[in-house]
Amino acid sequence: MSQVSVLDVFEDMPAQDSTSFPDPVGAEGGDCVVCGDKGSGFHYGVYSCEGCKGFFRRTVTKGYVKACKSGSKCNMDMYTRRKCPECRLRSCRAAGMRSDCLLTQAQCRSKFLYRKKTEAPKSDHPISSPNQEVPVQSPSNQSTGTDVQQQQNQVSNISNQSEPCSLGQVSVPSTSSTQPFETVPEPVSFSQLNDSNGTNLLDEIMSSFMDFGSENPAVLTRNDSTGSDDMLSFLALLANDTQSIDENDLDPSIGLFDEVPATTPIQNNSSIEHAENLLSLQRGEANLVVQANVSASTNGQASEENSESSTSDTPTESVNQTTNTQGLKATLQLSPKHQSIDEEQATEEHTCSLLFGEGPGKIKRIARPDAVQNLSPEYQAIVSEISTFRKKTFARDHKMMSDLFKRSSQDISNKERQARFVAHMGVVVEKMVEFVKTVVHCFQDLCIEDQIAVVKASFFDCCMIRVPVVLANFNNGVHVLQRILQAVHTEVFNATLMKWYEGMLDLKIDMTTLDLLQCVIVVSPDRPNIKGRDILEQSYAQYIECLTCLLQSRLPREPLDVSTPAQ
DNA sequence: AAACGCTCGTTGACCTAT
DNA sequence: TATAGGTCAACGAGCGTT
Repeated sequence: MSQVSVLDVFEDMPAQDSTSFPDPVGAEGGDCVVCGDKGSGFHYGVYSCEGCKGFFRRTVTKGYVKACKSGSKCNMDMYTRRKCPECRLRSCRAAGMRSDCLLTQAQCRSKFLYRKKTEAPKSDHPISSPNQEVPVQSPSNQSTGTDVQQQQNQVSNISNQSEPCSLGQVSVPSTSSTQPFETVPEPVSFSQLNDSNGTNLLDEIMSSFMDFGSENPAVLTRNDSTGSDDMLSFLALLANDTQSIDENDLDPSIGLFDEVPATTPIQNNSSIEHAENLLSLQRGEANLVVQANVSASTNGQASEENSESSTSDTPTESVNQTTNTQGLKATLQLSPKHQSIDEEQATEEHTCSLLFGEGPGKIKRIARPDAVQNLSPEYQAIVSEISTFRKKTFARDHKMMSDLFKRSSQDISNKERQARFVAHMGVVVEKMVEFVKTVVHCFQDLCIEDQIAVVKASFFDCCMIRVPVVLANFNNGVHVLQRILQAVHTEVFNATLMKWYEGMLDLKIDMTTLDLLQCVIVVSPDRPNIKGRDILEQSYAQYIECLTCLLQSRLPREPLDVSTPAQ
């Protein structure tokens, strides 16, 4: 049976303006504009019957239809509509039905999770134990969506695979000391990431990311189905799940919080060392990695911590750390009332000292030391690889950020500030390309068009989650960012953006979780015009599962899982 | 070749959720 | 209230058997 993909059908049809919602097509109370049957309302942008509504939803979700045998010119009415799915789809498209009105998998998933959470009140022990062997599956009596069910089954199947280094199509390097990113082939270079029509990737990304002089920031109003909205809804859900987490709720018997002075690159990197050490310990390596982290703490004490102290805090230290729970927002001086305009007019030297040495701010991150150990070997490998990559690039990235901050403190015009910001974002794009090439396993399996589409579509999302967390590593970082953004965005947009950043900071997300989340974003299969969707879906399920396991291990009492309690 | 039964995918009316 | 997605009985195509 020959089939034709939905994308092919849509490409043949007249292109629709994807940047704005046209007026709904058809007359309310009339007939279906697709087949003439009795309409039931506006569905996906046109007045249509239940049949065409359901057909369009199923077909777009499925991604293909039976090919027409009569030259794609079948007449379409309420009697012949069942005869030729391809022509029916073309009629739906011609009538103005919009595929971007369908909820994406991520949105469905968010909806499912929200429903599940509201229907099942939080129990005392929703998760029996942070064990990766707990199957991720939904009870049949709670399943409300076949897609989600299939997705979870897929996740479950992947998690049950026996081969530790083979996850479907995704190969996972071993946890040996070799640096996996050195052997990863280079599927696409930054210079290659241009459209065939000559559009520059950076220009395109920046045009959607920035709104120079625009009264209506494109970022906030865009509806081009790049997946950002989906990720925002997902993150909103994630934020909703974790916002009530109190650090004191966590088990104090274990070193719960990695109190990271936000002053030196080395100390900011300590959570990476945590993971490394934990993995070393898990492998039974006798030699503990000695962390010679030279502290430049506020009292001037130089501290040396070895892996033992970093992986198993003493009870006394834990108590001290858990009781010292100043709000992150206050620490970062998010509120302008804590930071006068005069204070920000610091000299370059003063800025540097704030960034690297004498700042009082300390960031508390959730970093449950046993979390990584509870992961399955393949997920440990993923975490290890991410950590290794970040460890390798940390110093360079930190210097890049600090250079940006230093320059932002200089007394320059807004135009110059804009130019510098654009230049900086160019580097950020390159950095992201390097990340996906090195860390995201399935990336090399995608065709060049898909690689480009994936990077383009996920760049904004990644920036949205990374910026606030990265800035949390810098004293006064949020405030410096405000100065930069004021030069490139409108006031309304910046207010919304800062509100989003504030919410992200409330998550107290650690770098490993952040990088895992970035992997999830990058491989999100909801991107438009992706040919290798299957590849992305497999990888997506894998990263989701890994992220879920990690969060379950770190926050075992919080119902942020997509699985059910152990039977 | 025709009739029959089985499986599985599709349809659409109706439902719930937001 | 409008419009998403979900559900499930009914339907029909395809296939093997008689």
